[in-house]
Amino acid sequence: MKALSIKDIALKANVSITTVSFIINGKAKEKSISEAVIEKVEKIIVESGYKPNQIARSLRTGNSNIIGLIVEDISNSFFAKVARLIEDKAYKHGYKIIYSSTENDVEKAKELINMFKSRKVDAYIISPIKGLEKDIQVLLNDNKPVILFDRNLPDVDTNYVGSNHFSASYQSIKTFIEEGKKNIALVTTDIDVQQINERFEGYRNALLDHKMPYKEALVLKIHFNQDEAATIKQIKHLFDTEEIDAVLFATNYLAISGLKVLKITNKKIGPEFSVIAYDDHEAFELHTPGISTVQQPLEEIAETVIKLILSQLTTKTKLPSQQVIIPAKLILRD
Amino acid sequence: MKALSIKDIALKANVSITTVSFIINGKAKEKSISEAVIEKVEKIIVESGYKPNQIARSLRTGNSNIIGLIVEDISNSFFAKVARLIEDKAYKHGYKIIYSSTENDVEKAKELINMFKSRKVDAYIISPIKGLEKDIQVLLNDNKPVILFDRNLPDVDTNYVGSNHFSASYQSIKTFIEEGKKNIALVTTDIDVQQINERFEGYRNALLDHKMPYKEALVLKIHFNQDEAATIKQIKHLFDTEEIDAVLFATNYLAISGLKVLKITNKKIGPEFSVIAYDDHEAFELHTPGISTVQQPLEEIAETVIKLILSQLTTKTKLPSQQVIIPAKLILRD
DNA sequence: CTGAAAGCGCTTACAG
DNA sequence: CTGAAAGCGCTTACAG
Repeated sequence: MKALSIKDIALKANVSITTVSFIINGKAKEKSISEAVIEKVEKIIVESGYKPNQIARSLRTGNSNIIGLIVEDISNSFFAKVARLIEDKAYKHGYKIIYSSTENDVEKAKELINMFKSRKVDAYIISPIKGLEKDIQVLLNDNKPVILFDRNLPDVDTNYVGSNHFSASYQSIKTFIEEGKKNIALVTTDIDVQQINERFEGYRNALLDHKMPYKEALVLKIHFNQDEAATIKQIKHLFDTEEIDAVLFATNYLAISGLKVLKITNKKIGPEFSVIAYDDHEAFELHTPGISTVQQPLEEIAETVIKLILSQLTTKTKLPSQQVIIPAKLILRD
Repeated sequence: MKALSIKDIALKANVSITTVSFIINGKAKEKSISEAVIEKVEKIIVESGYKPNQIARSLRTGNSNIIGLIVEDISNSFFAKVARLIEDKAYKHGYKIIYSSTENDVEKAKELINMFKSRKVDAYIISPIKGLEKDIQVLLNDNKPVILFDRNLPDVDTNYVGSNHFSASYQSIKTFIEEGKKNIALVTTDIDVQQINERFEGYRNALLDHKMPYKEALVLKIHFNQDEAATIKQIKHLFDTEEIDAVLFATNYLAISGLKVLKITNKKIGPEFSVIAYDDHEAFELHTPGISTVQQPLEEIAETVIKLILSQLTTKTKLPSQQVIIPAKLILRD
């Protein structure tokens, strides 16, 4: 059973495919098609259940009503939640979202961009990694809207939506210092992306600004994508060998591994040992005691991304790039 | 800067577009194109960075190398994880995945199926809801591979991959009974889908088989999609008004709400009060004490789904429908 | 008020 | 060993 085409509808209605096309695309009045014809054609369309072939439409028009979303890892709850919010909002404006995960692999990320390009997506939302600068520049030269989020790529002049990671991290460390902590550790990842680097700088600067020594031994950089057992081992080693009274975890999955270490070693969080985790997670609120976290306002980030995309999509002229920084909040628990 | 087309390549190479097409599609030898021509054309393709327009290819061939994945909610960690695994495995076989969330809304789900249809996806992976039977039957009549997962639709004869929810739930309750629990509650959702119904039946049957009374007051059906504050209130009410010594939560997000109630009311999990949650979540392992869970083998589910899809995609003839049941495991913690 | 025709970028049956 | 041409299902400039 072959799908109906515009030709079939035209045949049934005894009009040309041009007329059918105008009606489908809401140009009937503009093209002064008679009411009678409009009604007849619309009735046939509804009765037959005809749906235009979007592939053919895309080939002809060069756009697709699809927005490509490229994240680090869709199974990470931060990205999953933002993706879902973006999906909802885009959907309301008639756009669909295609997502894919880069796993911080430059080659895979390039392939994904190429795939999206060859599918003629109308716009790109990308949580980028270093090494993608050229590919993104090509999209921009091609006049495609590109919004970076979560992390910026300083060398590319495009739109960006994200939090102020430096100051959120700085603030966290300042809180520790004000509580009288002396040996504050940082557990972070080794990926060289802006938002991770900023968290590190926030840590270092807060220490130095408060006349505290920066000790390299207290900073643990975990290799991205290694399996969790190895991560747990490294964190355990840090906790075992160094005198520590506070830890900032730079990502939520690292914090989860860290909490597992505490559970295994029976080390308690309390006045002697404080924890702050970056990016909230259900596990943190439930934990006893509750884990303080830096929360990025997901709803606002998603909203801003979509707004920027839509304004670019509806304006023909190239808009100046915008950098929107949405403050993250430090939520202290217990 | 317009994208290159096959015509541009043909022009540069001084051959016909037919020849270029054969080379791109690996049919060069089969069509006995000379080595010299193959080399020349391939060199030009690489140098120019030409990528075939997939839209045009899809229009012509009727397929897209895209698999559509429809889940309840991509921000739910169960679906996010399965989606990511499916994405990885599909990617290795040259297929891309498009996901979307139904939010258990039949209308939205139908629209998504239509969208995928009009994009000519090659196959469908669907976590279905009631009311989609006809739409899915249409896909099957159209000879498209369809794999249902997580929940089955008994009235449609198609492939299905999922866990045995009845027996996992039965087993959980049996464990409670053997521990000597007398008043076992069930907190579940009100959506009428197979896997939720089975969890309920497992609960009820386990009680009856062990000569325990089934009390309606101990079963709380939470409205899907209501906000969490309302859920927490209802669960709190259940715990406050009924004498309960064990609870089975039928989904992980309900369990998380339930654990929040326990935290608020300062009720402890222990010999007097046991909990089992359906579908594992990072929060459960970290919780003090650890929360016992029913775990579905995500990796195996994803693997089986992809295997079924690929076998359907490569065989022209219609294969008999398969129902693959992968046992869930009950993990007791603490 | 409506239609015939070109063209988007491919693939492939057919011809030589 | 290689190419001219039809056709996938649309949209739209042009003509009447």
